[in-house]
Amino acid sequence: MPNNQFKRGELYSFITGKASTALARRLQKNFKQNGVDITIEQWSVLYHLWKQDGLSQQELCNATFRDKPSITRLVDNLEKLKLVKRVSSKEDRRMNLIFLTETAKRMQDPTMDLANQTLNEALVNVPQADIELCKAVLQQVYDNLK
Amino acid sequence: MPNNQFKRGELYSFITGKASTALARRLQKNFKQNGVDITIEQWSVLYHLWKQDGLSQQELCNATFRDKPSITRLVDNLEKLKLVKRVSSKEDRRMNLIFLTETAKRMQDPTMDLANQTLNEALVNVPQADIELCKAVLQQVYDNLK
DNA sequence: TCGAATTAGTTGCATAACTAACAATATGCC
DNA sequence: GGCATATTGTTAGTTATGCAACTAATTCGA
Repeated sequence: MPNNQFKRGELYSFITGKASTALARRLQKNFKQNGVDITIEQWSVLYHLWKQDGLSQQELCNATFRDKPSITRLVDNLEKLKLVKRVSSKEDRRMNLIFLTETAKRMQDPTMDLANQTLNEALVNVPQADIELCKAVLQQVYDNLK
Repeated sequence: MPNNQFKRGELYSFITGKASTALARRLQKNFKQNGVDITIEQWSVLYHLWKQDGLSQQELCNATFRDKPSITRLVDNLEKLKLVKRVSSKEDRRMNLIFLTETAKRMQDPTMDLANQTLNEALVNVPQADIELCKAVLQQVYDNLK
């Protein structure tokens, strides 16, 4: 039985597994406890719209690393929650531009504060240099695969 | 507009986002192209059973960092595929012990080879020391949150 | 020893993911 | 202009996740 068959599998679970899941769940929990009633997936879309309003769905796909059907549904649900509105582009009528509602704009500061606080908890005892190296490794993994 | 509101958000997407998604998708694609008809989530369960057969569902929860309903359903689907069997434990009748079928045992070598090959692709140009540091960072993040 | 608390697993509900197939619009080449 | 091709977004079907509520079996303490 070749035991080294399993060596890299452990790494797989590190990259795809526990830290990201734990962070996502903690963020979700903190949102809920503070009356922010959105999912972290919805947050990740709002996040990019807070940086720049009026992105197209395709641009949201690129920004969030999701495919088109995923963004369609996330925007559907955000529209149901009255947090965004689809506006058909006048230059290219295939495109929907996604705009924040006033409600969603008012959520930015408290929600980003909560998110940053959660990240701070997550990164206790992690030196900044290590964070940077970790980012570089994950970026390299991404580049290797794309 | 406080732009540093977004500083840590970028890191969030690194930890939860693109590398892990890209790796999961590549692994799934490689499985499919080589006639391995299981999902990567199912693979992650088989992975631990290949290391040690006859784990309980709770042990699979701990090993894969999933909750109990997730494991219940993954085992349901693996049973439908005739890759595992639930056997009620004689010592503690609350427990199901999960055993691999012969079909699943025969899948181990080719499937682990494919997975390791994919991990090797993913880790091109990443020094071993950096991998270790990255693992340590993600472990610390996990410990900080659990 | 009996009843409360704990533990293992299941079920229901909502959200989200990927794949594949599709419609509508835009582009580009002849 | 007109048809092939590419791009943007939607729909359908399967799988997976999280949470909450639940059943059944076990353990522990008064």
